[in-house]
Amino acid sequence: MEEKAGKIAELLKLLANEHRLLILCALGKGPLTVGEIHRFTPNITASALSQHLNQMRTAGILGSEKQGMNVVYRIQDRRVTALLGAIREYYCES
Amino acid sequence: MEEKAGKIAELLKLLANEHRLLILCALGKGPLTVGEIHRFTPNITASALSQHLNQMRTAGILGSEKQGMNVVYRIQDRRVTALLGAIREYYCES
DNA sequence: AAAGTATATTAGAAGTATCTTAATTACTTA
DNA sequence: TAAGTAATTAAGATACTTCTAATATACTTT
Repeated sequence: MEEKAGKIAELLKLLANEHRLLILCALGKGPLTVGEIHRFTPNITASALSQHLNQMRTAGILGSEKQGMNVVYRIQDRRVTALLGAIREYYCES
Repeated sequence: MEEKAGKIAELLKLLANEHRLLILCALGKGPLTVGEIHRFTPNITASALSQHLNQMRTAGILGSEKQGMNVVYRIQDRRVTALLGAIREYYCES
């Protein structure tokens, strides 16, 4: 872990935000359009949502694909899915 | 996860820092004095280290105990230990 | 008691994250 | 082609994080 601490911290920073966590949580069940994702994060504007999505896409943990008028996002990193699972397990069982 | 996203994000913020990750990693093997921890984070001053330790103690994931001239810190939250294990598993196996 | 070592505290500076607002692009439908 | 919907982009404001530097506290040894 020691040599990778910097890289891992960068990754964890992406997860360490309420809204991004909700986005990832929603995408954990399968790909969704931006509009659909927005229903899971009702407290931010479409602009803020877009910026969060872009941040995670740029970091490589999300992938996106245009489908007509919509853009579909999906998780593109198995380790993130696994980590979300661990978080759920340790913090959501009670 | 949805209802707890805010709380979980707060926790993840504590892990999402290179130096705090190194500290937790070191403490994962057992309690250590501040001076001993400092050997694992050679790129920050004693003051910065103290502030990181205080931050995690205040959040409840570390506990501390004075022993003579030294202060011994230890991880006080099993879930953090488990989460660190998961991170190691997914990001450090290669 | 004085000097030395370990740790903590504080204030402020510098860097980073997140949001808001407005404008823009791309696609669809009337 | 004009109007409508979906999503993005950009600039700037605000808030948060982290560090530095100076100072303080507590314990130990001489």
